[in-house]
Amino acid sequence: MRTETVENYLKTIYNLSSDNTLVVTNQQLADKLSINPASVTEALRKLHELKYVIYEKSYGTRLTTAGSKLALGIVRRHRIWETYLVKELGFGWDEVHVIAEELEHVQNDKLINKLAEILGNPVYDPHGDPIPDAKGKILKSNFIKLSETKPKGNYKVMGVIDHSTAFLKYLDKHQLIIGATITIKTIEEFDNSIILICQKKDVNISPKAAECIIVQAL
Amino acid sequence: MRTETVENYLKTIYNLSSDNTLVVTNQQLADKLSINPASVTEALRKLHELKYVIYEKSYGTRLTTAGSKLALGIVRRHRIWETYLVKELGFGWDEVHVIAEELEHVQNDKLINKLAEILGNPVYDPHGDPIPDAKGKILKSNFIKLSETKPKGNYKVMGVIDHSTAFLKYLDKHQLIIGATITIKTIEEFDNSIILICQKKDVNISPKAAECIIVQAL
DNA sequence: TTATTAATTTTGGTATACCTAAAAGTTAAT
DNA sequence: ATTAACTTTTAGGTATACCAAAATTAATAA
Ligand SMILES: [Mn+2]
Ligand SMILES: [Mn+2]
Ligand SMILES: [Mn+2]
Ligand SMILES: [Mn+2]
Repeated sequence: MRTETVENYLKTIYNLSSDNTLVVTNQQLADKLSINPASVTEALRKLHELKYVIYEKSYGTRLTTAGSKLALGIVRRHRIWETYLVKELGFGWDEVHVIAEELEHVQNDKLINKLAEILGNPVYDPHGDPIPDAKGKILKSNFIKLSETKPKGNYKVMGVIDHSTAFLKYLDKHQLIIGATITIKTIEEFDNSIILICQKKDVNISPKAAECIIVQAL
Repeated sequence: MRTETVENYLKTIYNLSSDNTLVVTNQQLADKLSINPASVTEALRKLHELKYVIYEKSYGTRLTTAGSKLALGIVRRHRIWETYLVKELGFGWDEVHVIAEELEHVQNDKLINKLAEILGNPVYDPHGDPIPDAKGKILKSNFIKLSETKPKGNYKVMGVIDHSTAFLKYLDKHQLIIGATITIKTIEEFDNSIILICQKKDVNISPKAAECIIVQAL
């Protein structure tokens, strides 16, 4: 298997399994990778042979220790590059994900560690995701989704789940950026959209968007 | 064809054809790419169909205008990355080639132009090779190889042809770095090795190494 | 429980990018 | 002009990584 393919599978399994607590289904992988489910089955069989995953037929997949180690390396590279692009090269948080998708596959530990050092060994990337250290150690936070908040509560935006340009530009427009403080005003009965106050302005967030915003109670 | 494969062929054809004046043979490509000649034939047929090269059976290959444009882009990316790794990230000139082999395939003009801008739009890379500008324009120099020099002459080291770590470390050891001034003492009759003075010390250069060092007469 | 629906796997197939071995073509030497 | 040496191409084959369609298996609803 080509390393880039292996890496994309391992990273995606990692991202979908929430720190290896969940078993990942073929469907989820097919969706995330935009690949036919039949191809996912084949790939998982090979990854199982390579001992990067434990794939149980018709049930699901999870990473082995070896697979986890690799996945964390890829995630580290992705997030370090995103941070470097934003902090050192002046890119917007809405532009860096696609570039990091390519840069993450460049295999050179010295390079990544050098970038990390220049950045002061950051612990969070521009989207609020934790960056594993060189040994693969990663912080786990207990933040919640905006969709899980209650009216009248005050929260701080800690991160986003979706890294697409479209979504991040939409957040920029409403100043819903990392660190922003918000107050939940109401939740619409009709469609579950959330009305919150950010920078003294009312903002209406769709349920779909609320699933992609990570906050911390204040 | 996978873009990375196409890119590696185009770049290699470019590097072997000395600015499109020479026709490149299959053998040369097979050697440089460490690929079987039979595979080169197949690949060239496809590149011809894609109109990136003019491939004449049993004769040779040269780049089309479209192929040249692409090749210059890849060469630009390779050399900008090498320069960035040395100048901004503290790598040695002997370490950067392999990393740039990967980074050169990351497709993002804004990124490369940003790096170039930070570097002050450099015209030469750490090995003395000219860097094409964003439009593909490239300086052509009329420097000569060390193997073409005459005894008693004074020269300045302008570049190297081989980018391998082994070769560059060997040059470092003798202080034969870019910008160094040298005087040719003699050329051994026996094996054509060159004895020159660099930093007041005698250095003996094999004919093979002399083919890989670019100098300018002073 | 039995349909119905949905997810997964199998089957058969494509395109890419390599390979080895053999055949054909080219170049150079006698 | 032949032979010999080398280069290139053809023929046949492998592994990867995908696909669509059909068959199977699992989950859900009636
Ligand atoms: Mn990302
Ligand atoms: Mn990727
Ligand atoms: Mn190089
Ligand atoms: Mn390359």
